[in-house]
Amino acid sequence: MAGFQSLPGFREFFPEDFSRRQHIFRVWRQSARAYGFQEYDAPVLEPLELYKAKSGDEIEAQLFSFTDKGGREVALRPEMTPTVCRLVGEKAGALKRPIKWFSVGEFYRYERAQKGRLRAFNQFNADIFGEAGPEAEIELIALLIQCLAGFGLTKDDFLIRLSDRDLWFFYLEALGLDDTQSRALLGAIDRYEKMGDDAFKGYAEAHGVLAEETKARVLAFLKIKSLPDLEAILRPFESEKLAARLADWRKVLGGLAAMGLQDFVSVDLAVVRGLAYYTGFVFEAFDRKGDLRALAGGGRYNDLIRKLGYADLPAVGFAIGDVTTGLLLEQRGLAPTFVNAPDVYAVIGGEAERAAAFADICALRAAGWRVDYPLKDVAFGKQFKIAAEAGAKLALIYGGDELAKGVVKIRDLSDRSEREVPRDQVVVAVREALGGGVE
RNA sequence: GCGGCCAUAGCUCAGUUGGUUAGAGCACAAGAUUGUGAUUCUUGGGGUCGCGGGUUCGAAUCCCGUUGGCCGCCCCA
Repeated sequence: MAGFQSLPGFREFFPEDFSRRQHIFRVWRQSARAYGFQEYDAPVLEPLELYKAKSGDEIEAQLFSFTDKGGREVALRPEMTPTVCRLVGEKAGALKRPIKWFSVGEFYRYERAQKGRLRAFNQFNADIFGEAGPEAEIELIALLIQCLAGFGLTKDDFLIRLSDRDLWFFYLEALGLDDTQSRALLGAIDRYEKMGDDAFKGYAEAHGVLAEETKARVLAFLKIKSLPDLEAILRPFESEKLAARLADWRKVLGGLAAMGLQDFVSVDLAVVRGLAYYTGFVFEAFDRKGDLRALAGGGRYNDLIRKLGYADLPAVGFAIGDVTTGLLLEQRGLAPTFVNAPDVYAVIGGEAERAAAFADICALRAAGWRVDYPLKDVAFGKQFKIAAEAGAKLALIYGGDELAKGVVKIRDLSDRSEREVPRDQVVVAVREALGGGVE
């Protein structure tokens, strides 16, 4: 063994792993295109300042950052949001609205690897810019659902938990807390699910013990699981802000219900999301059965583009990671087995038949089919075994008997049926047998 | 950054109180098998036991260090 190891938290993708990853990327891309999103990409290496500007100096500890040979402070991208904000910001005036963009790329974080968390990972990012209303949330959450349902996952497998940072701030304000207190309390609320009552200790040390009645109201808010419950709890407050948020909630949940997606989404105000730049709705996708990390997360960040020095442009976005998604698909038996299976495997009798087979193999490949054959003479029986193990759909049989008759035998490897076709109709016959065009 | 557990073939593992040349199953390759796929049999390749040091006549085995993995904490954009 010995030699070299890959760096901690970095993965190597042998063909089997690569095909699983490609399957994930393919579902994401198909989903995004179906929803009318356009794909973009951007540099993997960025100025360190781009991330400090968004998240503060302490972020540097979790970045792959260094000084390049030109003395520039740089970092491998830990996320897409600042980059895509820059891209959109640069051309904000020239882009048709709404701007619906997505990307698939690799990201890097200098953290200790854990289950579902590595130092290099892939993310699908989707964002809508230029739409301030909750219509953007409907579109994005629907896309997120499709990005998971596209693998064959159902409402029994995952759940989108929808929350709202603005609603929390307005609610806490109505309870009499100021902005600093509210921010501190949201930190406690974020930890409440995991730590229970201890989560409030930090808040008590900084801002004094929370009044029992306030705490009870906060905990009641956390328990809300439906829109009627939310409406009921907010009814006593005469707040225009709260009423406006509630109207947005009705729109988002109503829109998703109209799409038939209501079973995928739950009101859950326990989701706060650590990052302070979220300004409204926030949401996360979770595995319903297991104890995996979040599958996806996102929300509205209306101020970020302006804070980075560009136009004032509202934005909503989310990201899905490939690591947790891969684990979930594995657990559910939804990881594909034969992503790179050939369409056709040519079974070749011997050297004499090889030339005839080559002509057809080449023609089929030029037409776009995936075609494979044994490089050297192999026993007939073994060739069928190889074809079946590779996952080929059809075997084309080039034996002495067939060629003498001017035909090729086509064997359907799934039902073992066979038929003979004239040599000059092989491409047509393969197209018929495989049902239409090349992917 | 902190703590716990672990490291033997490509994979899953066995390896006795420290004792000759470190094993099995699976996988891979060749053959039995020159015309039809999940069987069977035979044979073969593949390991300086993660790496470095120490104790010992002798270390996969005991000790120390180190690297990596898993799990948890912090963090989670």
